[in-house]
Amino acid sequence: MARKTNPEFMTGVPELLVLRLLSDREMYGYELVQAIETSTGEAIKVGEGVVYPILHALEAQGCLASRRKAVEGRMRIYYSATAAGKKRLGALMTEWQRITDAVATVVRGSKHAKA
Amino acid sequence: MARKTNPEFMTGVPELLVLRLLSDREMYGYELVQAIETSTGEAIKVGEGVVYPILHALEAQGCLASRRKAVEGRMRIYYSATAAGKKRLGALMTEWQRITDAVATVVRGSKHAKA
DNA sequence: TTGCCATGCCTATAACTTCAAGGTATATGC
DNA sequence: GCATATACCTTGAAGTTATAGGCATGGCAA
Repeated sequence: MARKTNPEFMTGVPELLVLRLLSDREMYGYELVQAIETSTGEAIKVGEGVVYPILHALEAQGCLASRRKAVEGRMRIYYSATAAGKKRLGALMTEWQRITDAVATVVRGSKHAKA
Repeated sequence: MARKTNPEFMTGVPELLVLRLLSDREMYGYELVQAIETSTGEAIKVGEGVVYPILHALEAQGCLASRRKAVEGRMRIYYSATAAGKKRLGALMTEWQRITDAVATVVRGSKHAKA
C-alpha cells in the first residue's frame, strides 16, 4: 500500500485549503504553494502540479476570479474567491466535518454504536 | 468537480475503518460493509467492491489473518487484525491526526502562521 | 414447484486526484 | 557567462474509490 501518488487522506484537501486561503486574501499560484506549507506548519506540502490545475478548474467554475499584475518585471496572476467560491468552501467544510466526525466516532471505539 | 469516484476526503478512510473494526473483533466482508455504515451513523457507506479488495490486499501484506467458517450452510471468511495490522493501524491514525490537525489550523484562520 | 430476495463471495472498468518531472522565461548574484 | 530563485504551465504515471455486474446458497411466499 505504499502510495506515492494519492497519499493517505489527501483527496480534496488541496482544494479545500486553496479555497480557504483565497477567501482571506488574493494570492498567486507560486505563493499558494508556499502558503500551504507554512500555514500547516510543514505538515502538508503540495507541488505546483497540484495547485495550478486546481486554480484553473475552480476559475472555470466561477469559484475564483483572477487578475494579472506585473511585479518586478515578473507576471503574476492573483486569484481570489468569489461568492460561488465561498459557497463551495462552505460545502467542502461541511463534508470534511462529516467525514472526520464519523471517523473519530469509530476510532474512539464506538462499542455498539446502535442507538 | 462532481466526483462520482474517489469522492472528497475518502482516500484511505475505508482502509482505516476496516483495520480499526477488525482490531476489536473478527468480522467477515459482508458484515464489515454494514458495520461501517452503522458505526458511522450512516455518514459513511462503502460497497462490497471497496471492502473486498482492501481485505485481500491487507491479508497479502500480513496485516490480516483469515479463517473460513461455515455458518448455516453459507461460507464465511472471518478476518482479524494481526500484530502487523495493528501497527499499520497506528501509523494510519497518526497520519490521519496529522492531516486533520493541519487542516483544522488553516480553516480556523491561522493568523499569520509564520513563526 | 417456482420465483424472488437476502446473504456472501468476488472481479472489472471507469473516473478522479495527487505526485514527480520537465519545459519556458525573467531577474539577480557570482 | 552561469547558476539560482521566481513564476507560469503541462504531461505521464500511480493509486484509490465507485459502479456494475457475476456466481452461489438458503429461506420465504405464491
